[in-house]
Amino acid sequence: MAKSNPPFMSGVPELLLLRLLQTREMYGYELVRSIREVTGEAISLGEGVIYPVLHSLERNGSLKSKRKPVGGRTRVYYALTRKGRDRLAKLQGDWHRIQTGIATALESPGHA
Amino acid sequence: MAKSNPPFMSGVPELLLLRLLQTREMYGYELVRSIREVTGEAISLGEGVIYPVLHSLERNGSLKSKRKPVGGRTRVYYALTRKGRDRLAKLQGDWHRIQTGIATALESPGHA
DNA sequence: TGAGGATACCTCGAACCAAAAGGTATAACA
DNA sequence: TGTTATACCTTTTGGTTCGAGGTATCCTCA
Repeated sequence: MAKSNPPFMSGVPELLLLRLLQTREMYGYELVRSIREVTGEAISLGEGVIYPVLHSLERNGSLKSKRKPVGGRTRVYYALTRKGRDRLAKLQGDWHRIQTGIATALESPGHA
Repeated sequence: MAKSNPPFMSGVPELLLLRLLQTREMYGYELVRSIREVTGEAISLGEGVIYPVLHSLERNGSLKSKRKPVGGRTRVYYALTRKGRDRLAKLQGDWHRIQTGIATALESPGHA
């Protein structure tokens, strides 16, 4: 029954979403393309990843959403809350830590 | 049935192991502590992660092992093969790509 | 001597996340 | 009218990592 910790490098999709929403409100479909773009095609997350993360972030209060009809379609725009900003700061710290750790490991001595 | 790709940032344990073994031969238990050390405590992988990865790397020819009795215990030392060096190069490239992608995303405009 | 901790190997089950594919519906374009 | 693009969503599958458990030897120290 022991609840295991999340895998040590998870939470990157969440991090990217929160970071993008820090700049401005965006909707799901837009975020999918945006992530591919801002990461220089290095990371491509499908809708099957984005939407569930968005929903869980909203459930836990990191995001708030509002629906906007545009043309005949409806867009759901997401914005950061206070809690979301805190969450973003935490994830950025986590990421920085492991990224630095890996860099250290890779650069260290002998490429003998 | 469609075979899904491995998660976009997996393979880091594998990368770290290969990198450490590039410098010198090491045995499993040693690698567990070494990873914690060289990453500045940022990453800590248990034996439940290390041993299976070691075994699968050996099966696919990236590592070769030899047993050495030391005191009354037996250590299994692992060394890189040619294929292991190629694999390491590939994983380093992959890692560099996504690491750069994320850095770009995080640094980009407005910390408004 | 015997209890406990460190060393050293290993495996199994559960948890968790992301991939892919599928499903609905409207708009635009050819 | 059919195909592509927009826009939302969920479910199934698959792979990786986590945690805990299991065996055995050695060393320390009461």
